[in-house]
Amino acid sequence: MIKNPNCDNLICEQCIVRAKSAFKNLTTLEYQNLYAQKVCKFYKRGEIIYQEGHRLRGVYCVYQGKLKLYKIGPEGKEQIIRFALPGDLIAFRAILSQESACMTAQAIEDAVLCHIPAKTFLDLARENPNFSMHLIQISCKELNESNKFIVDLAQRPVKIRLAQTLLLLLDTFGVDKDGFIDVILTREEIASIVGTATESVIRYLSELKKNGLIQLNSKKIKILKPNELEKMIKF
Amino acid sequence: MIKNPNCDNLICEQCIVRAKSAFKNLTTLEYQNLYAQKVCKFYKRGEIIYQEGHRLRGVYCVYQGKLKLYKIGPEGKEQIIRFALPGDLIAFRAILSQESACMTAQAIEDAVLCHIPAKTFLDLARENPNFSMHLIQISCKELNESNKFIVDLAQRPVKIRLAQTLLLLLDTFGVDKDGFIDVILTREEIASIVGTATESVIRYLSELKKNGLIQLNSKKIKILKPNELEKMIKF
DNA sequence: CGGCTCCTTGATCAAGGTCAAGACATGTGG
DNA sequence: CCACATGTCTTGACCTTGATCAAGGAGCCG
Repeated sequence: MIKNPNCDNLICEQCIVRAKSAFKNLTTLEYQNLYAQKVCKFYKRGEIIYQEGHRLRGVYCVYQGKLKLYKIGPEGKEQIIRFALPGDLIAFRAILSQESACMTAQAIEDAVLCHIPAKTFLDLARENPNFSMHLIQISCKELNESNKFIVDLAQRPVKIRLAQTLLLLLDTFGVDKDGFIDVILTREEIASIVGTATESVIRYLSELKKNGLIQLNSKKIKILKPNELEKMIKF
Repeated sequence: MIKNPNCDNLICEQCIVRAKSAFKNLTTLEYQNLYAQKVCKFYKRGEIIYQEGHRLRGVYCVYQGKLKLYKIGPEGKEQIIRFALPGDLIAFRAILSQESACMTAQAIEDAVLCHIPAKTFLDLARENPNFSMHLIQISCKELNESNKFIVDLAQRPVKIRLAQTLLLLLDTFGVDKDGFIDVILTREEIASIVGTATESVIRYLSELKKNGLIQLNSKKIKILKPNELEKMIKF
């Protein structure tokens, strides 16, 4: 684990997360340009990368660590919309549509991010149609995810949405060596994904535990019967 | 009102909805190509243009009429995600990301749509960076709308969401000569925008009416005090 | 060790969903 | 043009879900 790397030595073309990123099929020249323009930075757990409403000067590529992306609701309550992992590009939509950030990005564990200036990124998007197509596709996929979640929020009860969220977390973060979902979230954070109260999350988690579908170890969650959870969410 | 126009005579470059559409800044050559490829069709109120999950062979440009775009929830209940009006392009995300339709499109009044084959559209998107940028921006805006609505669904009560929906409808459809919102929706359809039960919509509508904020005339709604509604949803 | 933060549980309560019944409106075919 | 059937609206009664409040316990860090 690199704790606070001398980031400027990271060569984009040889980056370990390149294959997972939107930058996977650039030309050597384009990589060199990225490398020349990017600035890498370390963020401590809990640190905020940028805030909803802020003007941004570029996009970020996650090199290491995990981020949560959330909006603040009318009563100041956070609503987690999605997560970002190594290889993910964040804030590019704000740059493309010249708007201010529509979410807050915060590190949920120590992270390293590369910042790419808006101009560099926009030039790339304009000149490489494969790249811009890829961006459109990411956006479309995300729009579809959001719309599906709207239906769930409007039509499914908390218990089901929690089951869905557990499977989503499993899918997003995978498992650690002991089989636990490889992320640490507070109950409150889980509640702010599901769209419910912290206490409801706790109650339904312990119900799932009682029924043997999951195992809990403080903040760590292991899914014992993914099929049973799948069955719950299929009606 | 053209009822069943001889659509093939509609010249894209001279189209009355051109200025409102994503096609507003094409070259004459590009317009000619569109005109050569497009096929125009009339849809009766209630008719379905395409269904969620279907493979599509092109995009549609709304020439006349109003559409609702919805997903079907787990219990078969419809959830209206958005509307489309003259000038709007629909289904283009499915075409761009080569997926099947993520929503059902249905005419809520008699409509005329132009169908543009996938290839024509994709070529245009690839060759005209301004056009593809515009598409990205539409998508980003919509994604942001959806994400905002997720927060509202998760954190705001039905009464407030109904007030928001009324203002949204006003903004989307404008008013007719008598000052009523220029669209006819059943209470059930309104409920499926708000994400609630039909009866709840009816109850809160009559409460708003009792308080003098709105006026009802069968399915038509007039907003008497937009400021009061704004006040409700603010803070 | 003391002060955090976070977790957990129980009790209570309100929002809003569901059910049922009747009124009203709309459209269709005879 | 009427009569019937169907769809939509409305209201009331009831009940469930899940939010809120309160209090105690566990774990963690300086």
